[in-house]
Amino acid sequence: MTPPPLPVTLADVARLAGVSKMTVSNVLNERPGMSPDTRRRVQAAIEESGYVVNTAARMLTGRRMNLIGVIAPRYSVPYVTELIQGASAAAEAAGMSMAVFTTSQNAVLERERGALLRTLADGVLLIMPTAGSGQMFENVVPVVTTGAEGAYSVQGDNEQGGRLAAQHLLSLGHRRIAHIRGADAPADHAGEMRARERGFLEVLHAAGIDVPAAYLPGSNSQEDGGEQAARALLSLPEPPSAIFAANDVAAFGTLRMAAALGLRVPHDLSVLGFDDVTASALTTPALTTIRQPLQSMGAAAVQMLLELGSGSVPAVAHRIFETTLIVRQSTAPPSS
Amino acid sequence: MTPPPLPVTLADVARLAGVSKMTVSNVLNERPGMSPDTRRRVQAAIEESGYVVNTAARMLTGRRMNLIGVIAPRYSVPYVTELIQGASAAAEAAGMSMAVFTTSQNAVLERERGALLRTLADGVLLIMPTAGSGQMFENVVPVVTTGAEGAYSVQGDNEQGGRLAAQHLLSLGHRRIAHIRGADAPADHAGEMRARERGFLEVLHAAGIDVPAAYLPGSNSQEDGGEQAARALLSLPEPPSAIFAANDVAAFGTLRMAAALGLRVPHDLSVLGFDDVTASALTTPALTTIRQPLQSMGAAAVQMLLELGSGSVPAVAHRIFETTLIVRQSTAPPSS
DNA sequence: CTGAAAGCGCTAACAA
DNA sequence: TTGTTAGCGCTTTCAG
Repeated sequence: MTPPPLPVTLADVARLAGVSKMTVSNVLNERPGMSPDTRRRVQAAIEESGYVVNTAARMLTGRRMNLIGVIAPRYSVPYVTELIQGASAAAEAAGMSMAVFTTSQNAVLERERGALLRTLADGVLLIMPTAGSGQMFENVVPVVTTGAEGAYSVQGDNEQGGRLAAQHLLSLGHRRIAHIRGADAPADHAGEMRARERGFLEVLHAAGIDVPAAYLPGSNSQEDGGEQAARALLSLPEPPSAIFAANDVAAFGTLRMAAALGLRVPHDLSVLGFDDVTASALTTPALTTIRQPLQSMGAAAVQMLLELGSGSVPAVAHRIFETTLIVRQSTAPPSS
Repeated sequence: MTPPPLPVTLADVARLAGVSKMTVSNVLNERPGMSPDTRRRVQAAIEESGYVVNTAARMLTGRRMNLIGVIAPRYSVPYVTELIQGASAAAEAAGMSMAVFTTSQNAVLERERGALLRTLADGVLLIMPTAGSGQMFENVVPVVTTGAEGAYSVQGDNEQGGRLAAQHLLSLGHRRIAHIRGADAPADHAGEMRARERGFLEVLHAAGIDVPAAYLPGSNSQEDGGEQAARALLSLPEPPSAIFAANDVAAFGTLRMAAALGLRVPHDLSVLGFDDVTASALTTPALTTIRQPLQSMGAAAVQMLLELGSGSVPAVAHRIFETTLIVRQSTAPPSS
């Protein structure tokens, strides 16, 4: 009644079935060419003994585990969650498992985890990696990153997204337009933040709109960062009529602050985000935002890994994804 | 300049350092009693060769990987994300890595993944497991579940939470109170949903409040489920003045529907959620909700696993966590 | 303090 | 169609 207390090995099963270990192995691996009778007998012995393969032993012979390894900074960031979902779906569709690890501050853990994936995984996806973190996998297992780091990557077209944002606000008639900039820390993927800003300002400048420095506060990419930046903007002598936040989370903070100050969005203030994470559809008013196809990006990353794993070279090493404007309820023509 | 193309083994390092394999192994495992000189020499050889342990070989000797394995249904559910965050923090604090797998529909993948964790992990956390999914780990590696399944678990006190919900709405003066029930599918942890409902109705009945069947629509626990249930409720001849949703996601849907119908929350309608996921603080108005300490629950689960792993028996096999009322802006006394 | 031998459980390669 | 022989890379004895 109780499960076997001691590990059952392949040899045990072989003995039980009265065959050799190899025969059992062949059954386990569904190899062809074997009498149906033997197969049945072995299968019965497996059931009866409650045998489960020892993954370590199997790995030792060089096999990989049908596994995509993912290393991400933390789970709390919606951006990360969406990417992972897309990757997960693609892995599953390809018949592979996916294991997600979060970056730890502990160097020993980092190495252990890396050593594990190095031998275990068929491919490793690095989400928002810090420089050099893919090193230990090189030449051992394929690696794809998000953002600009590394030999193979998937990324959103941030500059184009910034342009879209500016165009949308301009077309609504806004002229006093502010931008809450993303944080400068590399861990907050500063490069992508700068690209968004670049595209945004480029279009505004081309339209002859001047953006004073006071209209470009920074945020730590957290909700409270967005709140504080919004507070600063909205207490200016001449506050903006529209705010483009560098990401949705900062936009959430902006919505909160606007409400706290008694401003009605979008009537008194337009708010525009970036990313289109799931929560963006939940806010009231629902957030107008520049969508990065995060799920598709995660899926594409996995597909690149599979390609690399099968020995072929992906057509493009860096896949850039177009962004699109998602109009919801947080933007409107200026009322004043 | 390029990393070693072929796997460097312990033997290679030993040769390079002019010592035996065992000596290298001792250095790697930081075992005491060894001349500092030898240690240094070995360490240099490790660096130089770019050696990384082969995890498979190490595992084969029976060692575990300082790893907590987590199996969860999908990443999209905020409830899951929060639990994972708490678990992750606790694992990290204990010097362990954490790997998260999502449940797949594919039986082969399931087994492979289970086989992996069986030999790899020092403990396995099952989030919202389906019956029997912990079976293959039994007697091999400790298992803790969320919800009622299994020998060891962490869970929120759902019934008490339901009572809190009722008490809050009653104390505000509501009498026409509806409840959007959680789905009946086991995968939606129906048991916990029923407990919430039970506690809720118990208090209302004790207060002499009758809840007509029309005030108890079901929802599929997704946002649109919440929307539809709310629409039904709000188009009743005598609509409720307050709605208690079985979880925050359904409450989000309710907020959306209320806005769509031109109702102002909380002035025209009070909305109360359950869980207190991160997004609940983001909605406008911010959601009043019954908080389950999901992060603490995740952390506690990991601590139980570590205890079980160290051979001791946890004082309580099933840890129940109190819920608390978090008052934000979506509830107020009825206006009519 | 360091080394040599044996074996963990499995599979690849070859025999029978 | 099935069995035999090696050996994957590491660690655990036990000697030196």
